[in-house]
Amino acid sequence: MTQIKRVSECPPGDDLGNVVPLTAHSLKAACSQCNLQELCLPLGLSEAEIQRLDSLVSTRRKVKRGQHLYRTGVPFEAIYAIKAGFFKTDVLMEDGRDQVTGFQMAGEILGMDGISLESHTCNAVALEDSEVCVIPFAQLEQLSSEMRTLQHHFHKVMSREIVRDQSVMMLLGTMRAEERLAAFLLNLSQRFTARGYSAAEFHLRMTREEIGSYLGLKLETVSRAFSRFQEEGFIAVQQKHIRILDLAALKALLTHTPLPTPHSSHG
Amino acid sequence: MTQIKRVSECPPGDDLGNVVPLTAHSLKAACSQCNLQELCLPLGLSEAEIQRLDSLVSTRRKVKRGQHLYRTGVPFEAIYAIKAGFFKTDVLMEDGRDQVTGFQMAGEILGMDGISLESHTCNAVALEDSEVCVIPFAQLEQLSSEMRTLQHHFHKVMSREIVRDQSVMMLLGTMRAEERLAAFLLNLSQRFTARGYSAAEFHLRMTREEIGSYLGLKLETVSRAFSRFQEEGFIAVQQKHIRILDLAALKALLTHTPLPTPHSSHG
DNA sequence: CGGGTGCTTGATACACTTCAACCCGCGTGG
DNA sequence: CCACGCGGGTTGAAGTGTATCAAGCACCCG
Repeated sequence: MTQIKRVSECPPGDDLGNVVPLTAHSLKAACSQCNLQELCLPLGLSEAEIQRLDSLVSTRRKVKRGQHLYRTGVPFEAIYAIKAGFFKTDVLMEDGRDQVTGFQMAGEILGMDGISLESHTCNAVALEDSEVCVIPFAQLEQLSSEMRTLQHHFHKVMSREIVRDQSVMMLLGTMRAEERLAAFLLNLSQRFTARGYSAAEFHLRMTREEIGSYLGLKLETVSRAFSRFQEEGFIAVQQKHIRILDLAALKALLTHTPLPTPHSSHG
Repeated sequence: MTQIKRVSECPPGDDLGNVVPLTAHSLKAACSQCNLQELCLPLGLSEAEIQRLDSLVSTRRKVKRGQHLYRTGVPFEAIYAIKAGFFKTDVLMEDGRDQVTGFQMAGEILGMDGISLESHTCNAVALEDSEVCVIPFAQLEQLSSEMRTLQHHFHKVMSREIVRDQSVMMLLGTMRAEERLAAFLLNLSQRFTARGYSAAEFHLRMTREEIGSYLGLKLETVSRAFSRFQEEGFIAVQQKHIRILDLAALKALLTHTPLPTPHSSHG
């Protein structure tokens, strides 16, 4: 009963994009014109190949903050490349517990969970007004079989997701609260950098509760860890605005096995 | 420094199968003759298609208990279908902490982590004498582009791995010790069933420490949870031999939110 | 300017870890 | 044949990190 407030604001059914009428929301996608190429599916493709992609990635879809891009159980038809915005994916257990399984930003691919069972196994929710390129999966496979580079790159994208999941498992399985948060911040920072944004200063799109859910912590613990980082001078926090002041210190938190002594923070 | 005793028995380099001479260890694979088809890559392919696979899956490789199938960092060249035996995959952090990221059994595919960076991101170790079918990846992609069913099935296999990882995250992020162990046992039971073995009685191939590592727990906690399950009459434990006596009780542990929530207003 | 959601902070509770002792089964070798 | 050692497992007692409960604050939005 704690989460999903923002989500349930909008009437259910209204946000299931599959039935959204194709008004202004649908735009021509055009990978060939997209400045996210180097982060997205077209990576490594030639000019000519990217132009063939244009025919495949035919529509864009806008998803407002709080709306679902897809929900658990809906038939799988397409994967989505994030054109702009920010998403989270989460999984809901029968008993009501849920967990955020990832945060996705521009240039990243959403929806590959749905391939195996032909229906989605998680929810994807926009954390800010966003826009995605719709990539019908059957057509992607068709084109893949004609374009080996595309096929290969798609395999890499899926594999990257598997590798990412491994490191989340590592995080959840072996790290303590502050290490988790440091890893989280460093990961965000690195991804923002790759998109040309500042590595040291950014805005969190998610709440403390969502961060906690992702990191396997309670929101209070996340908040305390933020406060502690600020006390130590590692970062400056103002609500959702983060400034990293001591990148090295955050990194040291991860590698330096901090177990032996309770707080021997001497260098 | 607690683990990997069994592994380090064998001199390093000696167990890197890529350089193992093709003696009796290499056998013709022949998917068409394999009784694991229905669990493995060929699933859903026609007779004729499976015969085309035979040309691709050309060799088998034996991996002795404790030996590595591959190690972190080695160049990625092939994925592996487990013909017989049992494996674990694990990831090692710089500071020495490690985590088991999965256990794999006959019919399952290993090595897809390597696609994205063209080198492996985890170790795969046999927990008993095992045998795998070597599937050279370049050839798999080649054949996939000619056989849409194979391509599609391979995508499903990769996606299934992503979905599996989601539920491990769920386990690590939201469950308490006994729930994790219950989930683990139920998962094993279900996979053994799918292979025609008893759902209720099986032999654990891994140590308590490896289970703990996978579940994000210490081996003592795993041991205590086993003991508790035995006291409660859910299972019978004799070392690594497990008999499930009350499947429903184990399942109830997972769905029944076990927190005695003092003030859960409704429900 | 009020109301509410999100965030912070403190006090207490508890689940799991840590440390330690001990046991068991098994292979080895005297 | 039994002593011995050893890895793997169990169990107990104490320690600690995070959750829980609770109160109050800060910002955003209407």
